[in-house]
Amino acid sequence: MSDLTTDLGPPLNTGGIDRIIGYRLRRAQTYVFNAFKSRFDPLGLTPAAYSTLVLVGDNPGRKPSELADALGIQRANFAPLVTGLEKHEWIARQKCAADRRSYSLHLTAKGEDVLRRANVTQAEFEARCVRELGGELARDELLALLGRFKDHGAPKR
Amino acid sequence: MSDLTTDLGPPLNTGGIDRIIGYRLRRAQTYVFNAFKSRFDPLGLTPAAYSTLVLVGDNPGRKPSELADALGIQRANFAPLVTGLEKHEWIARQKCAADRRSYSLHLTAKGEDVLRRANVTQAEFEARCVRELGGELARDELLALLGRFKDHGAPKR
DNA sequence: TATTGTTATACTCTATAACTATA
DNA sequence: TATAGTTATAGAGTATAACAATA
Repeated sequence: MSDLTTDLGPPLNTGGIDRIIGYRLRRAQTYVFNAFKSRFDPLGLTPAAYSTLVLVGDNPGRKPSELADALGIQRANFAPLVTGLEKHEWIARQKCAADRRSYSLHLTAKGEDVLRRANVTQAEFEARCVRELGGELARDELLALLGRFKDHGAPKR
Repeated sequence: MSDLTTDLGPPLNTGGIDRIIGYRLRRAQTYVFNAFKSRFDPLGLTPAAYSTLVLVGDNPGRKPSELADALGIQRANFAPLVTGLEKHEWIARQKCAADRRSYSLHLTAKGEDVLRRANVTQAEFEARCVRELGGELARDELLALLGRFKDHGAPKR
């Protein structure tokens, strides 16, 4: 009608929703996740896959239930995630004698390699986020505030 | 084996993932949303439905495309949301002569009533979030920090 | 030809239940 | 009897493509 862009008329009053913490968290989380995904897509890593690799790298030899619990992911949904990482030969399931129902998880050499490259991408991305936030101090403040929500993890089952 | 609770062994090293802004945002957002949902479930309102009611209440007579854009929801996904609210007779579609492809959205009397009650629930819930965060000042800081992410909304289409 | 609202559809995430093998 | 891992499945939320009516 008037321009190249869509006519959206006068700006809306978003004062009501913009003061809702949950709404603002959702918008920020969606924004950051979408940016993350577009950067990690070439590596074949989703946010959940990357955080799993990091956690396994920092905690080699732990059980799936422990890792899933720490990530806030249910066991039932963690299983196919692990299977996917195993198919890429980034992590390996290893039987442990102590409890033959379970097993321990480790990074493979290939996994350590992918993680190294992913960590470079992550460092760049994190730097961009910190820049948007306004510096290291602002980042520390944000993480401290988010940490005050006492998240007891995903519902156990 | 040992206790009533699941044996998760020694605590994991979560230092690697806990410093990732996106990961921490996801955990906080999931936690707050789940708490929100359990409170709003009795009212028959999802987070998206509630935020839509608030926005329509603050901006009566606007077009779906404008509201969807402000909420970061795509038009295609906004349509069934509006249909649901209309079936509850909380909002009404009203033809406008200016552009007969479109229409304007308004709250009904029933909608204003539900919104009033929902706002009470929301105020209680928000107060709990503020309490967890450590006070009004902490809340303001959090919203200010989240606002620095320049979210340009959902991908247009 | 472009835009608005809509429908259909697919893909991801998450939640629940139930199975198996071990304990 | 309970637990660890798994499978199947259903429900949200969100993405794209395409259509009818209108501009």
